[in-house]
Amino acid sequence: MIETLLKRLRLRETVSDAEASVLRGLFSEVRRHDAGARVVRRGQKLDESLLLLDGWFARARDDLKGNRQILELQLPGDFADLHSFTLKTLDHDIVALTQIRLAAAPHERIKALTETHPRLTRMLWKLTNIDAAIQRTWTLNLGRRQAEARLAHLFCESFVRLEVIERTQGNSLDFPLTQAQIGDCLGMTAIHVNRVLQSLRGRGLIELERKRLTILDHPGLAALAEFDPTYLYLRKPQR
Amino acid sequence: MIETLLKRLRLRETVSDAEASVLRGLFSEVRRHDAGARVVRRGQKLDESLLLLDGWFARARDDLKGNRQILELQLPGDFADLHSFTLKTLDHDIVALTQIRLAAAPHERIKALTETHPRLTRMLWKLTNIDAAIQRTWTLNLGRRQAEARLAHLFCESFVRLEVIERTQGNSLDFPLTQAQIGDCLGMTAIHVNRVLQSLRGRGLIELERKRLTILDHPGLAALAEFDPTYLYLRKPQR
DNA sequence: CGCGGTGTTGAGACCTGTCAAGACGTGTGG
DNA sequence: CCACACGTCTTGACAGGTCTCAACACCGCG
Repeated sequence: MIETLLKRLRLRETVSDAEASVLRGLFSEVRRHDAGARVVRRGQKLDESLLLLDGWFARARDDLKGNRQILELQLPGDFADLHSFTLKTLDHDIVALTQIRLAAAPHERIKALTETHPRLTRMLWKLTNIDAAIQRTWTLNLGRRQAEARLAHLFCESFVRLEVIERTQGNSLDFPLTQAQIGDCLGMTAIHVNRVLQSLRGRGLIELERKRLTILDHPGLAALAEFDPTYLYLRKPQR
Repeated sequence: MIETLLKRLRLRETVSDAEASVLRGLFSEVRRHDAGARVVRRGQKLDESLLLLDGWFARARDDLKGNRQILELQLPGDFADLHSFTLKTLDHDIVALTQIRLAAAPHERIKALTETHPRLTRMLWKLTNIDAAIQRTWTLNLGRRQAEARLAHLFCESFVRLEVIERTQGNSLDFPLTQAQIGDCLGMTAIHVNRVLQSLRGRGLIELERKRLTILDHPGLAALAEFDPTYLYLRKPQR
């Protein structure tokens, strides 16, 4: 059940079988939600954290005019609101972009883990810090790149994050967002997303149809996006 | 020395004298840097984390054309790169925007703390999560607001964050950024910052001269920015 | 006193948003 | 099985926000 999480942790450091079973013991329950479900609401008091098993989550905030900004995407194996363990209340919503399956870890159990397993605690802490690194990169993306590069960057990031959990097939992947949702990620209108998509297609960089994304020219797309995956911290720290 | 950090922690939860002295024991050394110093370099291997005592830091990344994006500002009492404790290497630079004074906490000591003081560990973890919440808000700011609101939001955030550490004087505060640096924060050119500043001044919302910012109309500025400070987590979690 | 960084202003170009309309696809109900 | 409705994708024309380039004023500092 938590194999995807373990896969991600083991990219970076060893996790003994004993530790793995402690982690397994965190989770009480598996749930499903439909696409569009608002699984966590901004401001709601929380007593558990959610591990995404299948599907895509978005962290999102809506402004007063109803415009949505998607702050970060969560993919299978992501501990979607581990930060609620320390914060207890979130400043954003968590929304299911597709049908999803998740496992819930009561904060009580995470707290017990922090009392007895400092190494695992540091590993969980690190997960939230990597999350923040992704968030910083989104800030950079919105602040300094224009539409084509922003979109290219989103595609590069999605590919690499799915690749490490073995959810890519060759150069292609399931990319379930509508153009409107892509716009919500990148701070632009769906109409402009459409035009920029045409442009990336026209340059022969990607194909995207029926929610299936194929990256035709990886180096070209990465160059356009100035994509550098070190912020994903996918390698063991070198000594 | 770490009184500002304690002040911030004590907004949210109690810190016993014994715990305070454990925290004090984290720090080995106080250092100074001049404005403009790049204190931490992206990719550099780190074995200590820096607590900012006085002055302003920026987390920043430069793109290939040399444009800088400031990802987040760090103010006195901020543990500027506590996330390097788990990450060991950062994805961004840390730059001194003013003369600064900082205290360094060797990672060895933080690690020792995590082995023996789970409650303090959770408090430090929480600090990094609040940091991430600020980062999310910057992402929202860049993605969904236009120039006037972005700038107003930056001013509101700076005021509130300085207020809790008692570095505001009435409605005004020292705001040491140049217009170019403000632009680096907000993803816009210095020229446009200038024009938008004129506009905020013209509406009677703020004054800014000689690095001194005065907020003339708090509600007006907050309304323009759609500023909601809950993301700063400045209150004790209610039960 | 002169210099470099900072702030200010104007004109034109470019990127992106807005509004409007229509095409396509899929699921639902008759 | 078809008709329809709805969400999504696509395209065009125009407006608005922000950038670029250029020039100049101001200020603190050596």
